[in-house]
Amino acid sequence: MESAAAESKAMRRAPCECRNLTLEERAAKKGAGEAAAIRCLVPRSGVTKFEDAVFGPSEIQNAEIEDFVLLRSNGLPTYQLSVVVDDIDMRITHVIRGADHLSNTPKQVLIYLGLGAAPPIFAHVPLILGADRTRLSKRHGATSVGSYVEEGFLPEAFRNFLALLGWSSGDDTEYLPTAELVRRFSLGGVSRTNAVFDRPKLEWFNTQYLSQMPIEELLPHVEGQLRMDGLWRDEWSSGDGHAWLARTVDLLRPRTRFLKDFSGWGRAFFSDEFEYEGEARAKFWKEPRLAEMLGKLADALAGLPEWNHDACDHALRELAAAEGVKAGLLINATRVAIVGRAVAPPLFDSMVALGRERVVSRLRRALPVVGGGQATTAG
RNA sequence: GGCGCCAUGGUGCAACGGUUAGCACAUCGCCCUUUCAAGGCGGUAAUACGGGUUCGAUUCCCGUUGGCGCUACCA
Repeated sequence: MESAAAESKAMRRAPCECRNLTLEERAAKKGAGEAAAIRCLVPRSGVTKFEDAVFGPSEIQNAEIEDFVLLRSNGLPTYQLSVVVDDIDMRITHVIRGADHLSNTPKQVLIYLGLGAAPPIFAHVPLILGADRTRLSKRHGATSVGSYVEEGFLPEAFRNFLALLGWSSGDDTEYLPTAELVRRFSLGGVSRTNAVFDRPKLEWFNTQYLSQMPIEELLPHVEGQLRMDGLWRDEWSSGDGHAWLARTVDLLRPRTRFLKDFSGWGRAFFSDEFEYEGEARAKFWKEPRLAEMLGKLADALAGLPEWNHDACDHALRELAAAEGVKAGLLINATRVAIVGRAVAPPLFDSMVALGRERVVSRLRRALPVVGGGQATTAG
């Protein structure tokens, strides 16, 4: 430990003393063809001050600022010079950036002044830290915004989450769609403490947006997901097909956590090809008489004069009563038969969404499997 | 090492001299229930430490400790 510290201390570069070179010495070096970088000649006394919209007034002794490089010996400008020149050129009025730039701001102010330009308004926002409390980086598993989109996060939700890291509207409102965020934002609400990126809360925001955002805004995202998984059908683009899609997505969304859930556990609503989840089968297809009862249910449903929630409900409960079993037994078994899993929206709503044809045929298709067969794939 | 910034539950924010220290996520429990969620209700949990200032400090000042950042011919 101590030796490592001593080592880094020894390796620390000594401050450049070129400023003490006499004119003759400079001429000599230049004559010898020595490459030279151009540094900012920082006053050895006085202070440099600036006002930060978030951190307030700031003052630093010039003696603390080294003669930093402006132009490298190869002629290329450094970041410090570049940003200032570019911002002046573009007439930038507000420089809003991470607090990691706070310490370098005095240098930039010096450049503005040296160039005869008025410094812009600076606003430094707190850093976002990983769970280990160090600045967020690739090493945290993470990642670009793009990777969050790939994971199935909605841009709107991600933005809302990010906005609340280091900023608050003043009251306790947290669900703030972009338009509202824009309306409420002010630099004055920005905090000065670094924030830890809290993944669980991000996921919570995603579920909020998934289930609350206007359905027409959500649909394009769902379409994108379905296309990506090869489940999209053009008939859902307009008319009755679109209306059906909207209703179905609305049915599914309260229990989705990510966009991919629509094509994941929700797959059976968009495709006839789906599998019976092993756990669901084991749990809800135990009763030996099930195949027989589900067959009767299929027949009853096929003969129903009307196809709606209540009609399905009555038909199933009637059968359960006649067979002397609890309705739940048939409900759960039927759910697995028509959507392949235990995790799904309420049964009768699901049946309406799927339509009579599919429900009846899926029930019949499941009979041999329910009876203890080995097949696990339907369709 | 030097300089700077920051410090309220596990996490993100409120309270900008006087509140039983509030909200959300997470967590635990209960209700609801047709699976899984959602939702509703409730619980556990915080002012880093030490000095001041003040009738009164989470809040203002100083110190300590801790964290982070900058300290490159990186950006």
